[in-house]
Amino acid sequence: MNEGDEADAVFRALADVSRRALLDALFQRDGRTLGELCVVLPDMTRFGVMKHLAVLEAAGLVVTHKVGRTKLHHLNPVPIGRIADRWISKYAQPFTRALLDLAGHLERSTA
Amino acid sequence: MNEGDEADAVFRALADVSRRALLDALFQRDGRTLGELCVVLPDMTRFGVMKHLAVLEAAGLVVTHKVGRTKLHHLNPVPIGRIADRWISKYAQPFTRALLDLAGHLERSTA
DNA sequence: GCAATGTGTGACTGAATGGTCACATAATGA
DNA sequence: TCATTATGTGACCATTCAGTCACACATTGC
Repeated sequence: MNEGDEADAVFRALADVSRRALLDALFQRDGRTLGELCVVLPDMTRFGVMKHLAVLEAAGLVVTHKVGRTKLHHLNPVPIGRIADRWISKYAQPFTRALLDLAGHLERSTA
Repeated sequence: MNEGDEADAVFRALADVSRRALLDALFQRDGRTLGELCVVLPDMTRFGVMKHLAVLEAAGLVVTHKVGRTKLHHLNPVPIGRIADRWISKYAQPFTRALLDLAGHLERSTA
């Protein structure tokens, strides 16, 4: 997956209120199972929740590992951080931009 | 449009490489006309570019005003800033925190 | 007026998406 | 073994989206 595709996947994954609700749930308490996450979206079938989680996992925002017959879902903030750096800060966050510049400047000055 | 709808619209608008290219073009030089923006996406018809601009305008990322028979498009960073505050910074916090730590560490090491 | 230019509208098609269901697989425990 | 629990798979349908086209409208300059 190249850079543009990752941005596509992450923005697409975030462009749904159900998926953002799942991320919020995982943000509050990480490492949940599918059944626990179904409680977050009571108006949806288990299969719908599975599909949304699959979208989040394809975007790299959620990582999973199986434990016995359960599958635990964990939040992964790295892609969203890359997106924030590449696209968000440019348009809206001069603070973060300045921070990145500062880090780069200091790294070079200490090298 | 309530808060969730705005987030949906903004993320959806950003979830396309053509639309991000249009935003980049407007970021480089603001106030372009439709014909000028068509040059940015040479592999697309004028109507396709119009639709993408309509999506960006519906999301509030682009504002327009007509001048004679031309229509000028301007970048509006306000919605993207709101989205960043509400959704991005929350998840990218470990990322930002790591940057802050790095900056602080390097600052101390150079002092 | 009239041609040229810049933009807008409605309809259309192919593809993707959201959500559901019947059914299947895998692991736990009595 | 056998029932229960947790998750997975493939197909299915309604809706939406991306992109294009024929056509229409509005403004400028001659």
